[in-house]
Amino acid sequence: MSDITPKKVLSERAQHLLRVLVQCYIQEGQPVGSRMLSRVTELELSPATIRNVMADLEEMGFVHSPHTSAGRVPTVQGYRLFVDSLLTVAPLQSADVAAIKQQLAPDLAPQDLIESASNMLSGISRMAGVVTMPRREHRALRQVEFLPLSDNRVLAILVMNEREVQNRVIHVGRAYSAAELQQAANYLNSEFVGKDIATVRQKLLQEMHDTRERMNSMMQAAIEMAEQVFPLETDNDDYVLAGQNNLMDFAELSNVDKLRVLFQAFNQKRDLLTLFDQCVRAEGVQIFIGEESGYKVLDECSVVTAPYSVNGKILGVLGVIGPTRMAYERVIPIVDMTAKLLGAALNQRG
Amino acid sequence: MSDITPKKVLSERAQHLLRVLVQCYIQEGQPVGSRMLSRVTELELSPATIRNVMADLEEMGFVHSPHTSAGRVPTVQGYRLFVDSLLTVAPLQSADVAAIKQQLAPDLAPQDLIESASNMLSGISRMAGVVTMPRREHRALRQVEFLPLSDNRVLAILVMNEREVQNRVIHVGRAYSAAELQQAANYLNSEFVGKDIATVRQKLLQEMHDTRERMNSMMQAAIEMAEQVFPLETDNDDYVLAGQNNLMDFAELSNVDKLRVLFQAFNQKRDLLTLFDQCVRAEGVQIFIGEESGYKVLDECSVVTAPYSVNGKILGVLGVIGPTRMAYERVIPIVDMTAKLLGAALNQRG
DNA sequence: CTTGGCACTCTATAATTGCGAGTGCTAAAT
DNA sequence: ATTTAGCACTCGCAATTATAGAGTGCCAAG
Repeated sequence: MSDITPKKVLSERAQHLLRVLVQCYIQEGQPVGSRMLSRVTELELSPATIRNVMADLEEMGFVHSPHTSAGRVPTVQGYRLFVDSLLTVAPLQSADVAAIKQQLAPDLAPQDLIESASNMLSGISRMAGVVTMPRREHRALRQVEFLPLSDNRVLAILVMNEREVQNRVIHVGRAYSAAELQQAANYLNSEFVGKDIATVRQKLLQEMHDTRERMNSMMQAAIEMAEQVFPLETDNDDYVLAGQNNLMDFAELSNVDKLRVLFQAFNQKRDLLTLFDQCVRAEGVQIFIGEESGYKVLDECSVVTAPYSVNGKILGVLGVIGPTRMAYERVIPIVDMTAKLLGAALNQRG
Repeated sequence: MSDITPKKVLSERAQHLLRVLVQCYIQEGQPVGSRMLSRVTELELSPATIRNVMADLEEMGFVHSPHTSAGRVPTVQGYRLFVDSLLTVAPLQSADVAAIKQQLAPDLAPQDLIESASNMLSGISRMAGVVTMPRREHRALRQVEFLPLSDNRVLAILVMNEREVQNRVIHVGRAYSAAELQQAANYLNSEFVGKDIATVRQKLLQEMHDTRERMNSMMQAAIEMAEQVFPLETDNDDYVLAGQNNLMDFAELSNVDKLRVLFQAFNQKRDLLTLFDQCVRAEGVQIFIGEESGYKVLDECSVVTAPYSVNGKILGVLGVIGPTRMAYERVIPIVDMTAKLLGAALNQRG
């Protein structure tokens, strides 16, 4: 009643105790009592004193008692303070760095690199690893190839950048001979190799409008097919998830109903993708604790993400999903390092 | 004591009751008592009479009481008799057939077809769907293409059969120019197009031995690269799993520990693959009930499989995994039909 | 400001009870 | 010879109660 505004600033001691409490809780998974805290911390304080501090912390919203006679558990706000200012990030085990580096061998195909990265994340953190598929904005056309199939269908093969090969079956208006297709491919190759895919498409449409009448059959063929081949600009919004099974080992998720909704969200992909997309802009490691993510399915989870990039261009995001009670100091460097190494591996082209 | 061998043959009535019991249990998931059975079945029998029959069935090992005062539950042997001779297979909903057909559009890439099939299986059956990757024994070489990369690396593109494209980065002894690579590809294409991959590899090795000295540099290049490109004969033992989450909805598996081991087995893949491999030889639908599969993780599951084939050649196996208590009469035609339609979709090539 | 003491609260675990469902057996009925 | 009604019995499940233990808040003394 006397002072209306409670002190906003945490004493040194309160911070220290909060840190120890969070660490304790992360390790044990059970509410931390005052006695435990007085034993663990180096400050020689009696449980009673600690109880007073805990009462303050609770009033300020950093910890919470599940019930009268349980210890304290960090709230989201408590975790937040912890990761923002109380955390001492553990340096990554050099063995782990070596393992990641080895798994991300630079001459794997991009797809394989993504999968490896996801596996590494989940393997080392023992939680779920996620890597979004890299954005492919700047794909330089390297080569086009057409092969005739039956029934007016053509197999188109596109090589982009280095190592990236895509192929698709397209339907065309009439049957083309192998020679015709060869010509068409030659035309496209000579005109557009080295150009960005988006540019290619744009130029082709332009060309169609400009020269519709004067087109020879070869060019007609080329354009008919190119039109079908190049629209694959659709942002392939997708990610590779690994180790979702690891999440079954955590007591706070060991309940089929919670698991079900969580796993279904993983399958749905939509929510997770929008969450990860938000991290594209962030500079480094970003952390969503519990409800902070904004998705109820992740209420009891935390997500640690980092964007990965090549030559300064951010291509995607990767991260780890686990229970709120995760070893942030261990996970943060794992995510950070994996992002860097994945970027490096993707870069080694040419 | 009087007759040492109990009657081995089930009376008509006993069979009928067993059938109804299994159907009841599959629907309700709870032990079926004599009263329920007397109400459900059309035979006008009192519970007491039915109890006598149940005692017989139990003695013969077809049903089992979880405890003194519960109803009866089918044993594996009971399910076996049920699926072997008591079952009346429900014809597939024509809507479902249409849905499958539509999803398995014949000009999807094989990989996409496999994934679609797995999704259909899990979606329609509301259990987990599995499709093993097709065997690729008879892959006829269609075209080879080489593109130079930096650092003595070459991107090799292989087109096989129709629509199947593979690519890999290979390391070569020295840098080759684009023209050299073109020549090498031309040579391989002219010599080997239409040949089986295994044959190609064999002939190449032969060639190497026979003409080592007389080889010109072009052929040397061709062979150096082909050697690395063609060994990819490794049986790609793998499968596509879909809808494992569906299994969380079944009460008998709603227990995190059981789910964990099951899901881990799905990830491991090894056991499931050997199980599915056994089904390659079977003519049509094959069913493993509970322990019959021989893998303890599947003790509480049944697996319904069918091989899928193109032109009489069996390429792989697909199936559904669910709790022992599954609606076999519904699942069997689903698996059967999907196998047929997948085969058909894979066939439509050329 | 810190601390020991103490009454109090609340959960988790175990023990107790009662209920209901279903059985097996026996003796009567068809 | 089969079917049926009756009845005692068994067992699991759910609700209830008892118990122990952990941890708190508060107060008064250091």
